[in-house]
Amino acid sequence: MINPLRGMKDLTFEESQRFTHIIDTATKIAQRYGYNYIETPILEETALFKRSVGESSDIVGKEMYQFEDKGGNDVCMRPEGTAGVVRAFISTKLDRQPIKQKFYYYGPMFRYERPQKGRLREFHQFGCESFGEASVYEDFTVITMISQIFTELGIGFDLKINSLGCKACMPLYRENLVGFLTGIKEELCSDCNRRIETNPIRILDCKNGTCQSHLVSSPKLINNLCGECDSDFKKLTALLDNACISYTVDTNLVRGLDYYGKTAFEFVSNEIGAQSAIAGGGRYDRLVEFLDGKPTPAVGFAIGIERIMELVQMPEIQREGIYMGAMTDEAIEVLFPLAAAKRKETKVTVEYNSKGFKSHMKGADKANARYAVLIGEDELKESTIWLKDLESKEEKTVLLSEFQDTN
RNA sequence: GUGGACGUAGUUCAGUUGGUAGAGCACCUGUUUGUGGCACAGGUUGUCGCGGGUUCGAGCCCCGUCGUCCACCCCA
Repeated sequence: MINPLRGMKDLTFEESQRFTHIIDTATKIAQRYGYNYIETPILEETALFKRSVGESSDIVGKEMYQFEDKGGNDVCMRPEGTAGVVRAFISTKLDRQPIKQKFYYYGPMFRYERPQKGRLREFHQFGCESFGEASVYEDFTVITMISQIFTELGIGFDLKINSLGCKACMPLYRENLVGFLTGIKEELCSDCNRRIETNPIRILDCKNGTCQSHLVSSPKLINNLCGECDSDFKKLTALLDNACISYTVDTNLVRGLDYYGKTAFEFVSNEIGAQSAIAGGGRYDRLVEFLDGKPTPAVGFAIGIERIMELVQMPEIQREGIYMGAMTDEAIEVLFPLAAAKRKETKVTVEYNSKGFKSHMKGADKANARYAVLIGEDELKESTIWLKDLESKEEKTVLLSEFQDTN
């Protein structure tokens, strides 16, 4: 028996229904906000992710499905969605269009990690990217949209927000922080010591307890923002307050991908184990030009489908369609034209084995059918069918021809 | 990459100090030659993850291996 690879999952029945329900709901809402579907390749040049996600990130550093294809190209299975969408945005020259562009996408992402609860090697994201809108109003709108999606899916969440500053205030702060960190170097864990050089901002969300205790007095970016970033962040919090979307400002919230600036946010759930982030995103105003496009402000996010799978409250399943069965072998083939006619309108389950009445009724139940249609010896003789509404329990015998022609 | 737990029927799990494998659920049949969800009766189902070792004898003990889960790390 061949099983799926480590960290990869087959989805069937109940689970695949949850999956499609999530995608359908998110799609419906994203379209209301003006997003259009974009499909981009799963395989991309490795350089794309190195340049966008960032060489210092763990994703690029050690988690990529990277290999050389038969043409000798250095390629990667995408570890996240934004880079590919931005590349497509530039490749198709949409960055030269003077209008705003909004895209949603969903599909598999790949990261070579040790699997655990809420973490797979192949997982799925639903994401949105909004290009060309620099206003913080768009950040607010994106967050509103995510909370609407979660609310519609019946999922409770906590929202964490932060500002990562821009090219005016971030470098200054960074210098500041490195100075502070160098001072307490001896107290920090080895990882953090390494990160002082490579990615000092990441030290802020180090999970190490002793590190955190020394970081309480660290300079906070939130207190060192430039005028514009500061006023934008204040606007954002005010907008969220007015919209009654509750949030906490988490000054240690640092996104794992290098391209974020200004607004960063994360939706978390406390019901799903250690991997608690169910959606994450933020603004990335400089990524488009970084990937050789015309400078274009942008904001986006992604939802982790598998992470919210067990949180989703599914709509109650209704009895649906027709179950058809025969109680005598001669009647089986009589069912096919009936089934064909009814399948223009509804779901039809045909049992190919003739069997006893009771057995058919059980089958109809199992198929979760609304109606049972049975043909026995009597019905066959008289060209009728026996029909029962399994919900109202009404039953009747009707002419075969009549049944076939009516809905 | 590191640590811990665990691999027995389709599934959830039991299996004593080593003595030839069990239960619930599910499934099939019947009770009822035509009234479902319920009840009752009967029935089917296993390379005990794989490989080696110890032993008269291994599901159980030992070694290895593969896999799953949980956590670290990281993130959706």
